[in-house]
Amino acid sequence: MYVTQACETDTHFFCDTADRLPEPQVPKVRLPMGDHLFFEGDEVTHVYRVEEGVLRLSRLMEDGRRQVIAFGYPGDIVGFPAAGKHHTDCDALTGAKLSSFRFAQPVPMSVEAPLGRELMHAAFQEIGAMQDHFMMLGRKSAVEKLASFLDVLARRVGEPVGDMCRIALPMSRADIADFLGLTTETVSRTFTRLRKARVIFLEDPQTVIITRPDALNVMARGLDS
Amino acid sequence: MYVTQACETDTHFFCDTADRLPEPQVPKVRLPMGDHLFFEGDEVTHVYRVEEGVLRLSRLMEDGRRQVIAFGYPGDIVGFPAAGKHHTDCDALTGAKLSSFRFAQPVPMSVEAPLGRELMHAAFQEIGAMQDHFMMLGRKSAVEKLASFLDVLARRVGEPVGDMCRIALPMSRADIADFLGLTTETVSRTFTRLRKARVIFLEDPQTVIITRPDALNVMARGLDS
DNA sequence: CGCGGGGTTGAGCGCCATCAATTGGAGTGG
DNA sequence: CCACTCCAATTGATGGCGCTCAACCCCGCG
Repeated sequence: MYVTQACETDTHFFCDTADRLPEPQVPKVRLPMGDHLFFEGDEVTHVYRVEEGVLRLSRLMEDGRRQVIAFGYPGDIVGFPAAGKHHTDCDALTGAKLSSFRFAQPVPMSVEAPLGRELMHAAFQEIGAMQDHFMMLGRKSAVEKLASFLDVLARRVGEPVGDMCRIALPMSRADIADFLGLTTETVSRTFTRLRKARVIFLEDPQTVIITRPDALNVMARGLDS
Repeated sequence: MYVTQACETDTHFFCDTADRLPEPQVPKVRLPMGDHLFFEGDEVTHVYRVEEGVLRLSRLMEDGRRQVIAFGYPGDIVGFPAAGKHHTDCDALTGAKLSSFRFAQPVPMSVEAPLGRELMHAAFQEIGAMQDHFMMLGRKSAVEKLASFLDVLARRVGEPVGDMCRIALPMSRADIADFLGLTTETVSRTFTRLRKARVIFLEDPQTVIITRPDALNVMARGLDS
């Protein structure tokens, strides 16, 4: 097992949507930084909801090339099966706390409301998010990619500071590069370009202040130049 | 309405999986070549299963850049909602026949088995396929992209010819380019490269014979060179 | 202090985009 | 039957964005 420590804790629910699971007893899992939750090819026994921390979902090619599929933030559901198996690796960028939901095998799972409802809803959300990611990977320049990434992150987990916005980046430059289909060098150079364009400010390499959110959004959509 | 002609026809079911809908009456829709099934931003009222023909799902940027998200072949489910709306355009590359399933609004839909089961299963399949597509868009060269595309298509809809394989390409070079994140010129040049490497043979621009499927698969994974 | 790893910056190059010309087939009309 | 148009596909010439290889900085750590 890759989960080093699994413990029941006080149940704790998000209340920002109407479809949260009302179940009184949901097993919680603690996942230390760097540990794997599952690997590509593993049988799917559970799906997880991120409660705290950030996960990384990625795929590897035989020669080592990597693509980060998604970052799992609180509220995200991870571990959807395809043909009963996990299709990505998943590990923790920070210490994380997860709710785990047993998944009846073989696929398809027993679809009991409201678990089925939330799962399906989450799957649809995921598909929508991936469609945005496609446009980013296939059709955007390096600046547009990074601007899009920061724009999405700001809306999702940004901490407002006046009309600016602070974002913590728990992932490395290499992770961002593998998410955007770039190299670490290009990501770094592009951070510098955004900084010199006075759109962002780097408090430190892992903390970005978006000084001009509107300008960032314009760049993300390629409407500048 | 974009569906120019909707008619009830004899019900006709695929039987290749156990989870097909057993419903006796499923409305069928005919979609002539070139017609749109829905647009990005439309409210989702139905999801569709492709019975015959090929659909194109795509997204457009404000400046005209396009990303083809997927091609919908028989057996595929299209029209998953995100926040109640379609997140892609969908139109027909060939004349197509679809089964349509009413989708209760607002989201999340009522999840009645077995419609819920098939839908969720299809959504998971879709997520798995998109994860492959990510690797292709983000991390592969032009040759690897086109080889991957042809490899997947061959397994999915290829017609075996001895130990070779024939594929019909109902989509244009521009469609393939927008699917792979390339230009039409690069797609065309890459077809030529595969042809000169004696991995494929172009019967005509819309018909590919894969003369060495194993070699194509190796190229798709970047294990040549 | 030496070491290692992540981040940044620089120099040069290669793959693919861009712009442009040519080919070929389908459709149309003389 | 041929001339013409139109559009998709192909091929060629050139340039640029991002990759590669490398050096350097910074910081935490043994």
